[in-house]
Amino acid sequence: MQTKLALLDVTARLFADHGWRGTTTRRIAEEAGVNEVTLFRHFRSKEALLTEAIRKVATESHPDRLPEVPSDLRGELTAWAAGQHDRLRAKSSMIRTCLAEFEEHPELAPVACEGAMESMADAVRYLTLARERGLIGPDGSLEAATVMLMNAIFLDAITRDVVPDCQPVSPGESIDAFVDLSLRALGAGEGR
Amino acid sequence: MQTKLALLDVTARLFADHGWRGTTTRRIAEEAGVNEVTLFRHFRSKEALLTEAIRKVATESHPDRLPEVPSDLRGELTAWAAGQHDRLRAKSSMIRTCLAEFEEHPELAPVACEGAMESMADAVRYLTLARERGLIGPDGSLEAATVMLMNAIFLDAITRDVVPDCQPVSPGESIDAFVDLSLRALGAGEGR
DNA sequence: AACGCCTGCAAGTGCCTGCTTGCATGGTTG
DNA sequence: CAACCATGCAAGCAGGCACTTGCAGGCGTT
Repeated sequence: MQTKLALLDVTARLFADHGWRGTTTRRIAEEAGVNEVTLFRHFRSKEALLTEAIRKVATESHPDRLPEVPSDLRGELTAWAAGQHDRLRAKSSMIRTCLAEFEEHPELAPVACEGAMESMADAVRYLTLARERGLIGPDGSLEAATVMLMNAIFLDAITRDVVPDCQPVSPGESIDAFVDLSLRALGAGEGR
Repeated sequence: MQTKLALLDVTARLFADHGWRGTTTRRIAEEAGVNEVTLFRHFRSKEALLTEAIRKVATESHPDRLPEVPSDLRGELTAWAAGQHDRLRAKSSMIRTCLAEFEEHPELAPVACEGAMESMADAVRYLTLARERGLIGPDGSLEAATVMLMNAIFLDAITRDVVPDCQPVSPGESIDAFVDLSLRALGAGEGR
């Protein structure tokens, strides 16, 4: 069992760094410290191993949820956004690789964006409640605001390691700024 | 000369779709309709050919600029954003692949994000003028707003083809919504 | 006619790829 | 002790990879 887990682990790491074609069965076996033959005894093919390894990474960690009931809008949203950013950044290499490999292996796409959909729905729920309670103004699309905020955070997280000179400010600052702009756009802090 | 151009062209297309390792010299030659040997007579190696092809695509098209002087803020920003979105989406496959390949070929990164930096500076210039003229309010960071808007547009453009079910609305609608939220965040339309 | 240049073709180099086979070995369980 | 199971090792397969060599033909210029 632990051989299998080691193989899945190494495979995910190599795939994130070198893509599908760059992840060879020889190298997986070598880095996992097992014989290449053992790899084929556990998984019937390279394809089976890779899809299982990717699926595992995609499903193992669940995103933070926003509070059931909004109270400190800015604080809660900032904490949530920071959590999302951290989680995405920890997987940024895998995400970038997947985005490129979806073209040749489209079967992976649905699994990968499952988490994003969940977080999206959660944020919309939270903001809807906030609007009902008068914490934000009546105008502006909550769905659009959520998509925009998540897009901004997502892109920041996956490009930060790889094109650092493009991002003018530190992660913390940019997240605060994105949340601030989102709240302004939705008219928070006026009617309150 | 036209042999060389054909090779560069085919190489860029294949690289966008199949990545560095997936773009083989055999396949390039075949799709360009030339002998594989001819390829090596024009470029001293696969690496030289690929980097030249990518560099060419990255530098050949320049992004639209915003007007020198802002007047119709919403209209001008929306047109600009739509132009950015179209341009990015046309190259989305290449961009996704590059983001993944930067890890193994970091020398490509500076070239690739040059255009983004230009557009970024242009938008900040435009918004600064708009603020001076009182078209938008005095609060909120213009740099942050620009980064957020561009991030949102960029991510929308490069994921739309590949994870279509994740994007809830049509391109036109999402761009309008992003621009609308940015203007709200910067307090446009109030003091006007 | 002679030259230089671009190109195609056939063949081959050494290396890497995913994957298979046969056999030996060690540990765990009955 | 015997049966089983996971694993290692050595070897090999057919195919693909980047890249090279040698030779021949077609083209335009002089």
